[in-house]
Amino acid sequence: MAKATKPARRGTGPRGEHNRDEFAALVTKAAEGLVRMEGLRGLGMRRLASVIGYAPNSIYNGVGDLDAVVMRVNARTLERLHAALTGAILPDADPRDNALALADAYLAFVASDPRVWSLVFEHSVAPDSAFPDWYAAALAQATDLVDGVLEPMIPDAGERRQAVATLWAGLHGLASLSTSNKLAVLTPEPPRDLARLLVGRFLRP
Amino acid sequence: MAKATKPARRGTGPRGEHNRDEFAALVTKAAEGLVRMEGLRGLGMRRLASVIGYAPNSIYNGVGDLDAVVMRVNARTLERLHAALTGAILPDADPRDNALALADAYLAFVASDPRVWSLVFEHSVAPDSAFPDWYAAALAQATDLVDGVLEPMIPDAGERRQAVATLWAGLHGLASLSTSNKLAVLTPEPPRDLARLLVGRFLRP
DNA sequence: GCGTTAATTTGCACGACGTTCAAAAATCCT
DNA sequence: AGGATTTTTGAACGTCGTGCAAATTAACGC
Repeated sequence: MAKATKPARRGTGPRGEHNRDEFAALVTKAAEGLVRMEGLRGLGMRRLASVIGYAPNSIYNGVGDLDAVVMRVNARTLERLHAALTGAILPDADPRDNALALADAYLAFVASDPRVWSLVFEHSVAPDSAFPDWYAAALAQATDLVDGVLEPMIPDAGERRQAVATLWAGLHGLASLSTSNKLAVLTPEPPRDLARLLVGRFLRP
Repeated sequence: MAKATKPARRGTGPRGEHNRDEFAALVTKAAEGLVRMEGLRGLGMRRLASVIGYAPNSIYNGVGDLDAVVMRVNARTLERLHAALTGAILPDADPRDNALALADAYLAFVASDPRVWSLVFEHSVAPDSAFPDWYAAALAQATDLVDGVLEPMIPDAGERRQAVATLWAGLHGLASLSTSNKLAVLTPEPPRDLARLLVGRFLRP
C-alpha cells in the first residue's frame, strides 16, 4: 500500500547507438549548428541536450562542460579554416599573389560562417595562464601557411615571423570589426577590398 | 493577533543622496571598476547593486538593464580613448611620426586597461539592426583624429577613408589578439613594435 | 546459464542569475 | 495640510550550468 503516487522510474542505461567518439562528434556538430544560427548566446547545455535527444548530464559524461564543447567546435573551425586556406595557394604563383589569395580566402571563410568563426575569439581563457596546446598547434598550422608563402619575399626568419603576426592580426581585425558590423560605419568598401589594400601595401617592394 | 512572524518592513523611499545623473555616474564607475578587475564575467546586476549599496531594482529604475550599464561604460571608455589619442598628436610634427605616435598611444591605452577596452567590442549588437548613434559618433571622433593626421599624406578623401579604416582595423586586431593572449604564441615582440611595423610599412612613401 | 563489475543515462536539486511586480517610504507641489 | 510623484525595496518567476546518486544496460568471468 501507500506509494500510490508514482512508479518512480529513473535512469535508463546505455542505448548502444553511439560509442564515445561518435557521441562527441554528435555533440560537436549539434553545438556548431546552434552557434551558426544564433551565436554563442544560443548555445546552452539544456538546449544542446534536447537537440540531440539526450539529458544534459550525458554531455557532461561523454564530453565535459560547456567550455569543453566550445573547445571542440573551435578545434573543428580551425581545421576547416586551415583547409580553406590551403586550397587558395597556387604553388607556382607569385608570392604576393598568393598572399593576396590567402587574405581573400580568409575573409571569405569568415563571411561564410561569421558566428562560428567568432566563437574562436569570443572564448576567453579562463584564468590568465597559457591556453591549450591544441589551439597553439592548430593556429600554427594556419600561420605556417602564411609563413611559407612569404618565405621567398622575406628570407630572414625573425623578420618574417613579425610580418606574419602583423598581417594575421590585421586580417583578424578586419574580420572581427566586419562581423560585428563595426566596420561599415567607417567605410562602405567590403572588408575584402581593405584586406587587399592592407596586404598589398604591407608587402609592397 | 497572529502575524507574530515579522513586522513586514518593505520599501524605504528616496535617500536624497544622489540626483539622477549622479546615480548614473555612480553606477557607471562601479561597473567600470568591476569590469577592470574581473572582466565582463564579473559584472552582474546583483553584484553591481551590492557594491554601490543599493538594491538591483534601483539600477533598473535609474539607468536601465545590464545592456544600458555596459553602454554607459563603453561611452566613457571611448571618451577616454579619444582624450588619450588627442594628447599624442604634435601639431607641427611629420605626419608619419604622428601616425606612429597615434598607434603607440592606442596600444598603450589598451595595455593600461585591457578588460575595460575589451568590453567595447565584446558587447554584440542584439539583433542585426544598426547600433546606437552615440557609438558611431564617439568612434568617428577617434577615427577623425587619424584622418586628420593622414590628410597631408593622402589628399584624396575616399582613398584616405579606406586607409583610416584599414589601419584602425589593423590596430584593433593587434590589440584584440594581444589582450586575449593569442598574439604571444605567434611572436614574442610586444604588440607596440608590431603596430609600428604595420603603420610604418603601410604609410611608406 | 548466472552473478559481478563497469559504463551510461537520467531525475532531481542546488545556487546563482537577470528581470518584473507591486508595496512601502520619502520628497515635491500646491 | 494632503494628494501626487518619485525613489527604493522584498519577493517571486523563469532560466541557467552543474553536481549527486539512483537506475538501467552492456560486458565479462565462470
